[in-house]
Amino acid sequence: MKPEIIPNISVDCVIFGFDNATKSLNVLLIERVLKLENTQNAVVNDYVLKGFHTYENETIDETANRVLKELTGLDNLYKKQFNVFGDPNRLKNEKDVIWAQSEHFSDRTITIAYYILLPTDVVQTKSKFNPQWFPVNQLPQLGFDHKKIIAEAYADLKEDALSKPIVFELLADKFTIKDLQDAYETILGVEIDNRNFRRKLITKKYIIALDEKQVGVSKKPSQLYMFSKDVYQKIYKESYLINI
Amino acid sequence: MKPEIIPNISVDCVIFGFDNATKSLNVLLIERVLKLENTQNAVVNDYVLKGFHTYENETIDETANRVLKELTGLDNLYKKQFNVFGDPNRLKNEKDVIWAQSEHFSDRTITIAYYILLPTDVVQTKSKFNPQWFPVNQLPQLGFDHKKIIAEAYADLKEDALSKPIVFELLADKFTIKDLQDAYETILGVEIDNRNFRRKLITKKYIIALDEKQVGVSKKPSQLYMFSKDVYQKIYKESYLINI
DNA sequence: ATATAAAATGTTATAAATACGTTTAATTAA
DNA sequence: TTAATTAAACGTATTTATAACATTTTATAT
Repeated sequence: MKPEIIPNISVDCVIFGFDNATKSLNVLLIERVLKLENTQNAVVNDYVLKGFHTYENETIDETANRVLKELTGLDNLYKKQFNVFGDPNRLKNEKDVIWAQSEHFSDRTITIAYYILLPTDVVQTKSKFNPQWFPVNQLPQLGFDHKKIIAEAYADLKEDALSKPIVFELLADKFTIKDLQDAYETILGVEIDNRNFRRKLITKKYIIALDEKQVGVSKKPSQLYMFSKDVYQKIYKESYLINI
Repeated sequence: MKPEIIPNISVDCVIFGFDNATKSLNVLLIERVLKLENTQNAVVNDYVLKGFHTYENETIDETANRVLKELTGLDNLYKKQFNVFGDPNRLKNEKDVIWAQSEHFSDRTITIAYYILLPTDVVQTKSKFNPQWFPVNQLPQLGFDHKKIIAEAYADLKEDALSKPIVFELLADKFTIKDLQDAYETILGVEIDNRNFRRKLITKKYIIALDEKQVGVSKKPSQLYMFSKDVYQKIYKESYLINI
């Protein structure tokens, strides 16, 4: 017996992917298209975040995991529940009402929003949902209040990136210091001195040099590193350094 | 016409109050008592956070503001929405089910949890809800999953206190540097060198010395300061200092 | 006038951040 | 084989911040 959905509670996932080749921070969106029965004209045709309503027997985190698995095939992704969107009018514009009716959920749905971090190339974009990557600064027309949700997710990501080791989640397991710096520069929108950045990062005990270098590059290949979450958690002393 | 409540969505408020006289970080709780009709024996008798279900026409923030106004008579309190509690079994123990039935809400309610910061003495504890302060480390028997909610709120407060100017919310408008240090020490559970703390804080431009000293003390009265949110926001340059 | 007690201040050593140019090493072209 | 190319990798001096520690100041009470 299939579990029932809770018609007024959903989860939406802002999936951030970092494309290391183009140095672009992207968001994964799916198309929302609704055509009338007798015509080919789409009454709704835009993009939205992947989301779904919570089932009666699920926690909110489980809903998020289910949605992510469905879209990407992946488990154990880094995710953060960063805000709740519960404005009574958030789904009250015409297209959203039509959509809610066609999908049988309440247009007084509150959504619990997560953001997810991964490297773009781990996602199979040939899934049945036909997801597409868009640079976070060049988004298409978005349905519901998803423009706002993405903006808030990005603001939260910028803030967290400064104090938590989450940028590693956007890179492959093996990365160069340059890759890491590029990721920071793209996310924060700033330039960083490469000498100071390098010195600072390679002295961290949880950033570990591998016995391996880049292959297939036409110039001096660079050293590969990995991030050790274990080491990080061990040496993470709560420093109690007040920094206001 | 009274607005309808949404029976499965609520807000709970962890109200933190700092008692400057006893140097104690407290949580404001209300009693939850349910007596059977024919007897004086209470079937439910414990403490809970103040909360309430969301109305159809409210945002989540408005629900929180309404709940806070109702309990404390106050507006414009510092509040942060820090997590959502949506485990399907979170209200499924016997007492909670009885309570949910008596109050006509769903025992599959998800709650959006906020914490609030204020000095204890701004709250009139003689309100009809008879709220009581308990030290955060000596809480009474708690209903629902409120023990867990408070623990997570406190963890989040500790973290935010290190990087955001929120400790001021726990003090009166005029405070001494000693008051500020005491608040930090209590919240973080650490001792801080007063010479270094004082130097660091009084050099901040948003901590402003007033033309005023403590009165009614039997020893050298100390200088009073205020926190200027305006100045803070003006000089708050996003420093982009990576600190992982 | 003196005692009291908390408020307020100072110095030195170490560590971290910033601002800069130069050297190194692997690949590719001559 | 040698030289040119180009990104990777490294160094130093200056400034700023933190950490560790003891003494002086000042309003009130005696």
